Amino acid sequence: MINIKENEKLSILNHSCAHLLAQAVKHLYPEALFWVGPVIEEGFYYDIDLGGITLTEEDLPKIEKEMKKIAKDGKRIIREEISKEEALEKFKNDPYKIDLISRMDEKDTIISCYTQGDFTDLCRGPHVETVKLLKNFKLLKVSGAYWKGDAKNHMLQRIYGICFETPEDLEAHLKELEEAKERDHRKLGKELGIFMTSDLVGKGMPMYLPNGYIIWEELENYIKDKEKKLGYNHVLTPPLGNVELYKTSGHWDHYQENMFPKMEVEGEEFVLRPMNCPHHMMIYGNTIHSYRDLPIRIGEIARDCRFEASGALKGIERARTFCQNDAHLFVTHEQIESEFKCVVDLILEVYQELNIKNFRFELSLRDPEDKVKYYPDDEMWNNAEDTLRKVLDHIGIDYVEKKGEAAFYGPKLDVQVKPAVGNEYTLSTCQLDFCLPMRFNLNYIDKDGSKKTPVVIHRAILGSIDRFIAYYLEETKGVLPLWLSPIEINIIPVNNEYHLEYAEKIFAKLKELNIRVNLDSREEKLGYKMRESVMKKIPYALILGNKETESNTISFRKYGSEETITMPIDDFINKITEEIKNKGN
RNA sequence: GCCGACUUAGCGUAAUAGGUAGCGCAACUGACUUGUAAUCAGUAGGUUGGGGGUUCGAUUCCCUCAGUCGGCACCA
Repeated sequence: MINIKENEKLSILNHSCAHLLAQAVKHLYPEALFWVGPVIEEGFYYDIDLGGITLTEEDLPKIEKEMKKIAKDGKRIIREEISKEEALEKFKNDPYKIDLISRMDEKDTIISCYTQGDFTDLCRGPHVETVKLLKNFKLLKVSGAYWKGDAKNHMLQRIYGICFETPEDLEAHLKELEEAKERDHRKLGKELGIFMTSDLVGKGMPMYLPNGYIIWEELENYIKDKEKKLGYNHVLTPPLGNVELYKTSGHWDHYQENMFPKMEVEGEEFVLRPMNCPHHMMIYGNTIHSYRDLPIRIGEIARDCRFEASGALKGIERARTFCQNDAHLFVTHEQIESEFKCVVDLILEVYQELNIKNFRFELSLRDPEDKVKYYPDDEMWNNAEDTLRKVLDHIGIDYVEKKGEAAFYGPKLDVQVKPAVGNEYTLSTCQLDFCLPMRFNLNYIDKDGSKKTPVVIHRAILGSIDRFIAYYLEETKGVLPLWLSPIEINIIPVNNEYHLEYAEKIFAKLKELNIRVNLDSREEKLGYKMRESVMKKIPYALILGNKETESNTISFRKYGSEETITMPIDDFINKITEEIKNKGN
């Protein structure tokens, strides 16, 4: 999908289109006041105050029509530079523009405005020369948006649109948007029987169906095997904890609004756990550790419950219950770099094996101004952040730094990916923490016999298993690699009367090897069964008829291929065993 | 949570300017005995998301609750 923001020409075109949108809205709603209209990856938007009027999608064609009319008139777009005083005078009746002007840097003595016909807007520019160039645009959606992005403020109305140089580009983009909807994990999840939800169970609480649980189990085993080889020890801890636990960790202060409300039992207060760090801290603290024991790596596929805002819920990508592929590494200061590197290496290894290519690293740092969210110890933070930078530069991966995105206890490296529909999110994470070990008074005995506080690395490779399944379904369009396919092989006898016996023999043989195999012995035509096999996206269809029965072979058709290949069953077993082992690579 | 839209059978959908709902797929029954994306015929399946109101009459209009979707905000 094209990124408008990264293309200078399209960027200017889209920003000019935002002005055109504003002009059209002003024509149709003379009371309209305008906030900002920036270019974004997917085009542009404009935030508008329409007083009491709220727009719906049905209003968009009307606005588009007005935009086309203005564009056809072909007015030139003229830049004008004025002083701050002049600007304040010019926009004196517009509180939004006054707000923008008065917040401008003192050094910004010159303020630019752009005028097209009867419409003038405050703007840095640049713009295209004439509105005539704005032909191939489409208004995409309308929604509410908080003024200045702050939920404490009132809401403005945001109209989204996108503009291209040619009608072909626009059409191609709209087609891409339609196709993206087809691979939305919520749609695929329903079609392929992966998960369901029920109003009676509760929103945001997905339930995995047999097909979904097969994927789940395979992923869980896959990552746990890797972790075991890297010296992780897996544990099992309860899905709830005493409120005191979270007061000790600091999570209670930061996140209690996003936890399920506490429940009181026999004078004790509990919450459903929103994360697993405190439990793992307690496990570490359960025994005395020598410096020789470190690093200690505690892993768990752990179920968490977070009271996510209802509007944030999205299939299994963001739910109120989910399972983390979590681990906490307790290390000495000297071990930070090698352990952190080991985690990043594991992430890269998994992504390569699973053929995940579209991701980027983000280094999430604290906002030094924010003394409320972040543990107030500048030396600790600087130390942690510098360490991470050093490790990342040493590993040599590209990343962008994000201020104010760190966890309250430490900076983190996040792996960001984009879903079929919606905003980018974090898949994997690796976090450095000097804070929780202190809060829990954790220690180890160092060489000199003194007690030292360990450092903790929090990390999740598959992130939440739920979210990972969502992501992987969308990446693969539901065509999962063999090892993750709920049904790996579908056996279709050509004629039950003559071929079922042979088919059952092959079925039993594959079953014996723990291959997920289905025998379609319904009294239906081959074409009918083949169609269903393809629609269920089953990787292999085995066709068994006279030819195969007589020569003691099998014929298969691989998903996505028109070709049918015949070979002895043992050769086929070798082939798919290899494919399963290689994760489809 | 906020702004807006939506909710019709297991799934996908049609319809009513207010007169109690059609279709396709799936399911079931029977016939067909099949070589690579749908064999034919028949049967059954709906308090039109829940509740309330207006009305002689509501699936349609109004209110309310729930859920879903598009954004915003949030995301340890």
